[in-house]
Amino acid sequence: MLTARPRGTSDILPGQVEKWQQVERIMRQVCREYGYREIRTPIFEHTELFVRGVGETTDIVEKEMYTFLDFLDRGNRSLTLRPEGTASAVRAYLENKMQAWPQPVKLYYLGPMFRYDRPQAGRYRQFHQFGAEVFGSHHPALDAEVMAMAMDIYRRLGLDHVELQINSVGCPGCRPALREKLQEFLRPRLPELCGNCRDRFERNPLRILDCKSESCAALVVGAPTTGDCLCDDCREHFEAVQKYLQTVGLPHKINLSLVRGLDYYTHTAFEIVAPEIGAQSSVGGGGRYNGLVEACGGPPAPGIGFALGLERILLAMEARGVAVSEMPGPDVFVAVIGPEAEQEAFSLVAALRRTGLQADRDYLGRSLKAQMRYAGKINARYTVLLGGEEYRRGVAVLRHMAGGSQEEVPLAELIQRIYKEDLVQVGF
RNA sequence: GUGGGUGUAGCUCAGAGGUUAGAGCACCAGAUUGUGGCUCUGGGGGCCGUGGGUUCAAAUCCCAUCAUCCACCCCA
Repeated sequence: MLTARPRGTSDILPGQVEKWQQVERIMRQVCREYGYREIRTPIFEHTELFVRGVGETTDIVEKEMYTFLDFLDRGNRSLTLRPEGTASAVRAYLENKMQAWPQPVKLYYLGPMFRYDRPQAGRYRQFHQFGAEVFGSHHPALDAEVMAMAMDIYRRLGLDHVELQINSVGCPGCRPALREKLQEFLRPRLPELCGNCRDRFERNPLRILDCKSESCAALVVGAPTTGDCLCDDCREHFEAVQKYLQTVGLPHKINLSLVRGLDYYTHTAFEIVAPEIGAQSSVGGGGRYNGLVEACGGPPAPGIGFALGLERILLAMEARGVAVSEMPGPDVFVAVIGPEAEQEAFSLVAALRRTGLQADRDYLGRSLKAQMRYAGKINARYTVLLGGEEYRRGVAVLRHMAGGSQEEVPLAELIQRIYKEDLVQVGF
């Protein structure tokens, strides 16, 4: 118990964390270019927000939420660890009266989410999402911009192979019609469908369209799809979005069986897929949610957004062999020989750090040989050797580790010398 | 929630009913006393996931449990 982390969580260790930092840096950079600003919301919210915002009948709300029996505030209101970021963004938009800000409001967030799922490749109970949300515009160009931004992030991360799939899931005006038509088509075939699909028939018939079972796939041929039932507005919007995507040269595949599992999506839905990372191959997804702000008790306001899974992105980068720059070793390691120079070595390390160099020394009382071995292992660029004899003469030995050359340098000139050597090495 | 695979050293794994449980890598130390990487030598380290059972004898066979991985489901 004491030495085991909770199931489905992970420790991100030095060596790994640098990759996370690089991914996060690129995400923030792209956001800056597109004019999105960061928002940091609480990691837990009133349970009711997710029930209303994500949808009562979704799997997330029905069986995956971290809502603990005694996780109540003092007014006995139930609290839940956030399973996704959009609901919080909507809540913050309303609570902070962002309708009064210049529209549209473009926000992004980055942080841990929690879902009580069975862990597997690319699926964890605590996982991390980057997400972006835009409030206040219906414009189809915005749909395209949002997708372009997501794809820009993948491209900058070395994942230019990922596939963008898009669809329109319709609006409250036309979606029920599709549902009915589909059920009508499938009803006579119901006994032949797989068990999963028989369950889906009432709950989410659209999902039957992309069942992996071969028999279902055969039965579904000729079924009505989202494309057949869109109202004029939805169709127009969808076509406009595609035109903008072509304008920015963004390849995309129309996937008429693409359905999103969260209730709030309307019109545009999209997903980004990296097939090499296993069964959980969706590295990002999102869409429009024009009814969500109102459903959360606000004035009617359109919105669109997406979320990317950090763990899955890292998996894809790993699978694709994307090189990530490693953390370099310290600039200088100070090896102390004997007790005489001990104080001087300590102040030398401090002085090196004050000039902005990364410096370290031995803290285990090791032999010179062991100190050298350690300096080599941590990949130090220089080692300074300081013994009693050098100390008395006011000098130290400066050793360049990669080249193996070394020379005696007066202590007073040591720092200057290290900076000068740097310039020589980069070719000045 | 359902199904399958796997739990032995810090890591990757061998050991398939019979002495003090092994290898490679990693870690530590040494190879003439103040110099890393290569090589060689030595060393530390294991409740064999946990609990029960079968047996003269269990890392090994059986049951349970937990963890982990993979898949279904669902999603990022």
